[in-house]
Amino acid sequence: MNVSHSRSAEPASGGARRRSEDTRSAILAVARERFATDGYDRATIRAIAKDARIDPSMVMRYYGNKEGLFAAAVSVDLSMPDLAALPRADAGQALVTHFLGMWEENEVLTALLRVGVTNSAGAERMQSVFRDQLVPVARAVCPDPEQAAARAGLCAAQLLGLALTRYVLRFPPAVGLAREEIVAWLAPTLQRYLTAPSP
Amino acid sequence: MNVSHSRSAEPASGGARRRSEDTRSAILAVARERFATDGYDRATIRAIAKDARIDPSMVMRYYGNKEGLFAAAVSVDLSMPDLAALPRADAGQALVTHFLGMWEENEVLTALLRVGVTNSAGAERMQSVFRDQLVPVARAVCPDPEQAAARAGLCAAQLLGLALTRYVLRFPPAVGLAREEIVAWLAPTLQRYLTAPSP
DNA sequence: TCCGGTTGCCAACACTCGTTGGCCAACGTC
DNA sequence: GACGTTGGCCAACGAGTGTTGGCAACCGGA
Repeated sequence: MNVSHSRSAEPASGGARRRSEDTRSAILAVARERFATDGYDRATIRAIAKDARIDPSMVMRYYGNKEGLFAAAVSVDLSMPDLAALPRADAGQALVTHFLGMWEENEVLTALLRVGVTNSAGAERMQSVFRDQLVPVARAVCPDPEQAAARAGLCAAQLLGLALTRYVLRFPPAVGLAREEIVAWLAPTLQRYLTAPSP
Repeated sequence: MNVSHSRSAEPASGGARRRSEDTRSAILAVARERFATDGYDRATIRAIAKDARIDPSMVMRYYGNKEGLFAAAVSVDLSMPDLAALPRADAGQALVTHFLGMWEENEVLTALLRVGVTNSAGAERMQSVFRDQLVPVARAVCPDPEQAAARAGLCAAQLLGLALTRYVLRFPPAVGLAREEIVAWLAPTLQRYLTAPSP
């Protein structure tokens, strides 16, 4: 509650930056790791604080409570490419490639998936990412915009399923596939979900 | 440890069945529900015992510890159909249809998925179900048996992704799809993953 | 030099968890 | 009727949780 955000626009470079900014971001970094590997419940405030080499009470002072920490740690920007600017037939391939890059870039998406499965706040956040960032892209490519949500849902199912088996459950066959193989297999699927006439 | 299994072949019908058998199975039933809706950590022994209207210590006496309860509650038999007995071109459709039935039949698969994401024992169990029940079926259909595991992995990604978005995360578009629509969309995908020449 | 805010740690609270051991009542068998 | 077995509850332990308040050290501006 009494977290003070009352600083006016820090100079980004040179100036004597407050130490707290470093610890704040250090907390976020280790929190992301913990949420990604342990899920919400097992990612305890104490464990996160220990990783960040500070006292658990600091986490509370900076982020209010555990929910606040999670909200701050896991904010997803898929930075989706504009599929409408591509040749229509390349949409599927562009989508898989982009997603694979996002998943391997950092652990935020893994954290979100692990938490979303057991924690309702996490699930809602996943849903908002889907609604605000994936569906609009589908709307730009789909033949009938009214079907955009359903088609985006099918794409999400395929992409999240791959992420689940590969990055979370670590099924050996899913882990063993090379990126190009995944793209080659999934691109036609997504292409069909996005642009094929509904069956 | 001192759980006594030392009874000799009960008469299955009519006879005065031990009360304990009823409570044992009642525990399993509510445990499945709890694991399915709450995941491993939040499905506490106390909550399960309360649902079953017994004392938490009874759960311990019957199943040793929480791990043992989970192992007993979540045992999955996919009872896969013999895809080799079907026309080759129907494999994909048969697979989706069968899976949708399994997921909606009871909550065991939901429980397994929710637990597998955050609990390592659950993840290993998922892996063994995949390896022992799905891969063999793929092996019977795939052109090259050496690729069976990889192709089964792709199918698992698609099927688990659908289950994730529809039964766990409850994305509205995934929930809104009718069963026939899902079959129509996914069957060609699985068919390709199973039988198409590798790209 | 002083002084107010910032940064941090420590100790504790209230709670829940899995787990244990003892006690009690009912029951079937001799 | 005595007795061991079985099914069940109660009370407690020890560990771990999120969370809180107080207190010491530091630092920058007056």
